[in-house]
Amino acid sequence: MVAKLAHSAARDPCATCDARHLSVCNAVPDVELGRLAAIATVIDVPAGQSFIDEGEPARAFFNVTAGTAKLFKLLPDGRRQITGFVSTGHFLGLAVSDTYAFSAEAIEPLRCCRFPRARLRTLLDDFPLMEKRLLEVAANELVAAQEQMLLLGRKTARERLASFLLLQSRQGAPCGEARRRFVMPMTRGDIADYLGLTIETVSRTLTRLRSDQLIDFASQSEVVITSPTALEQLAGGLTSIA
Amino acid sequence: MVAKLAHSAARDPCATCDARHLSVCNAVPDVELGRLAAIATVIDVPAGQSFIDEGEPARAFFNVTAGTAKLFKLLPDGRRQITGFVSTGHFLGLAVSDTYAFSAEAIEPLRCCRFPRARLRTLLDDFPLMEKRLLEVAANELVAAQEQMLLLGRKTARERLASFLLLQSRQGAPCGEARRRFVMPMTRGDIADYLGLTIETVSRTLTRLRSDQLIDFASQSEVVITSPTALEQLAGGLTSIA
DNA sequence: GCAAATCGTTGATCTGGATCAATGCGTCCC
DNA sequence: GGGACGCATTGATCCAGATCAACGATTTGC
Repeated sequence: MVAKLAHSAARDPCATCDARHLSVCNAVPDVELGRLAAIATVIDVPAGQSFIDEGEPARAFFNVTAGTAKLFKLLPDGRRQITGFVSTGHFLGLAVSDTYAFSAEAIEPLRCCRFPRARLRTLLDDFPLMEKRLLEVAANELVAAQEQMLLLGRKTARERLASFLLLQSRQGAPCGEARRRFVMPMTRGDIADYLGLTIETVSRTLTRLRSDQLIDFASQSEVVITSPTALEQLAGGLTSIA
Repeated sequence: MVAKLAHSAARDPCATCDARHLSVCNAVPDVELGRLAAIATVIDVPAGQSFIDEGEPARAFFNVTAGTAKLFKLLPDGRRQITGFVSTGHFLGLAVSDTYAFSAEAIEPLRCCRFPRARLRTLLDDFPLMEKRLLEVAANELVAAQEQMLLLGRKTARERLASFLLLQSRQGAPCGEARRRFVMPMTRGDIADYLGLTIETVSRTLTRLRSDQLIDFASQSEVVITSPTALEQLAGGLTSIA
């Protein structure tokens, strides 16, 4: 179901990786990149296909090199909570337990590196700098998770959408610089499941934000922020730059 | 405001620490405990007093050795989201940013060790095992945070209380063993701010759980779980043992 | 070119939990 | 002993967002 590109096919994949400067892999010195490449398998996942299943044995870590995926948890009756969207440079599978704590599904064609758990652990022993980077990454995600708890527990629908739009406007821009115009690759349903709302409420709230002149749409998925300050005010002051 | 006990007062505080086996400090070998103790300051915080303020410069890490605290974030208008309760053995302040991402306030008399950020960093370089333990801790908290997002985004009030009661029943019991009877040190207001509900809803929902014979109260803060299986069912299947 | 999906918007109605309000119950302190 | 304060419970009412329902727009496949 998931296309595996033998890593022998590409020579020196890590050395030429576009995503390296964005990811934890930059903790591995150039001369050692071969060792990293030796345990990595490049995987392509088509849009709509899942590549991590909650509850399954966690055999591997992943590092996204292109595309976007959603991470989510399900309740027995099918209610879904998306816990995050991940794109280029994002490291996946930190959970120490022996089973995955969430599922992951590509929402755009996705390319990522797959590292068998045991082998990466061994590698980490040799590159303490990479372990340090992982701790940094985990700490940042923890901060973002707390911010999301505040959103889910205490913000109104309008405030949630404002927060989400601002987060998306920073997505991919490395230094936290906010773009005024950007494409959201996820559906309204995904946004709803991320914000703890329904599709209808997301749609209605976006419509109202537009009629209130805070945002505009270039297309269904391309947003223009027309009033960044008003949107930030709405989002609840300084949303953490996580 | 916060009582500081000079570490010179207690001799060999880390070697005799009750909380050591529960915390990341157990990654430091016995013979090196002196170095750990040298940078730690023991602090006592009375109930109701805060010792970390969101937005303030993050100068220190903390390790709880006794008592309980709540961690929370505020919106400008005062709405509060409690992101977690921490007790003996819990490590605080992982956020890499230079300011704290949350506030912390004791809900029971609290004792903890304070480590200046810079000095602990240096120490971590010498004890990679401790860094590994921190990564483990962070990964576990991330899993718990995702579980909480599912709760806040998608569970009903009744399901939230069921999940919370089960979590509390495991609190402090190291191997995830659930106690049938336990004391909850936090107020209804704290529970409400943790579950994204109001005080009234928490109170009503607990009353209903009792009249439905799922739980009982020995006192206002002491709970007895009379039907663990029904409660687990309600909570949404296997709540992660984080 | 035209079903058949899929996704998004909009309207009407309903409801779980919020809000507003009153009362009970310890416990602390004169 | 008795206010007074903080915490919890309970009742009455309200409303933001869910649910139910219809329809429009875009894409997919034949």
